[in-house]
Amino acid sequence: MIHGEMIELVARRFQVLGEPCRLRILQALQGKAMTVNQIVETLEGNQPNISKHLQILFDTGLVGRERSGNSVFYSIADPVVFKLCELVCRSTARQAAHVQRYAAVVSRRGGIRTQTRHHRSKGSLQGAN
Amino acid sequence: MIHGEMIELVARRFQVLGEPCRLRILQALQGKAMTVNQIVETLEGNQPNISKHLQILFDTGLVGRERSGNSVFYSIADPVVFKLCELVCRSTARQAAHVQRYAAVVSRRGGIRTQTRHHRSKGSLQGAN
DNA sequence: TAAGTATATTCCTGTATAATTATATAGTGA
DNA sequence: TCACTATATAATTATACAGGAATATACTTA
Repeated sequence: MIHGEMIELVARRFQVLGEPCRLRILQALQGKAMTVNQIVETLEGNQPNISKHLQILFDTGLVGRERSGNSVFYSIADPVVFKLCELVCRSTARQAAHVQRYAAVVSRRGGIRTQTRHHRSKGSLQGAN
Repeated sequence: MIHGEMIELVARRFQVLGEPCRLRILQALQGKAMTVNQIVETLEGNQPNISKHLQILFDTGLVGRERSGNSVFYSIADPVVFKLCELVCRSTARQAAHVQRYAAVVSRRGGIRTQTRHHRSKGSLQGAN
């Protein structure tokens, strides 16, 4: 499937998407370009921090930018991010539902118990299913 | 779109996917369950490290596990990861092509140049497009 | 040119985390 | 029980990186 250096690049992209602040920036940019200041105000962040995240997003090719006079407009460069977020979102919600069901079962029976052949297990594989 | 705590969860998932080693593990598990040892041998990693990554993948709900005698079989819990990888892969390849074309243009004309109204710009926004 | 605004960068600090080594735990079979 | 295998969990170290404060750069207007 993926091989060699490609896997590093893909991992890097995921890593860049793995910051809440950056996800919020991308979300804010959905559908419209914004200046750094507008993003800062929208997210209530501080300017240097937002700028740094924007730089990272730019370097990864997730956003584009264009200077207009004194301001710089950032915009989504690759809408695939929204598809990615949607997929992860759905899958996360699905899993959250499972966890909730599981937690309900566990609490109903008063804790996690698993037996092994010899002794009562207290080990790490608890909750494996 | 996404809001509040959900964005943290989504970011966490991306972050977990943002490690080459973990991506390799997922890739190895594609289509078949494997024991820890099998994964260790396949990836030529060391066992504690692989185990830790597997634990993280498990906690995030990306893989499932089942003990069988002395061994523990891990398997893909949510095939969405492959769709995600494919999307990122395609988009990364697309971007790589762009960068390559861009680099060719730049080198052909002997460097990056952008003019502003007053002076020749030497600033950071070079290469914005 | 100088002053003002918008953005980027640098420096610092704290925290998260990946890799490694050593050790602990869980299970098997004798 | 003991010896053995498979896996998980410390404990350690090194590194990456997010956040914040201060500063630098780029641009505009006068």
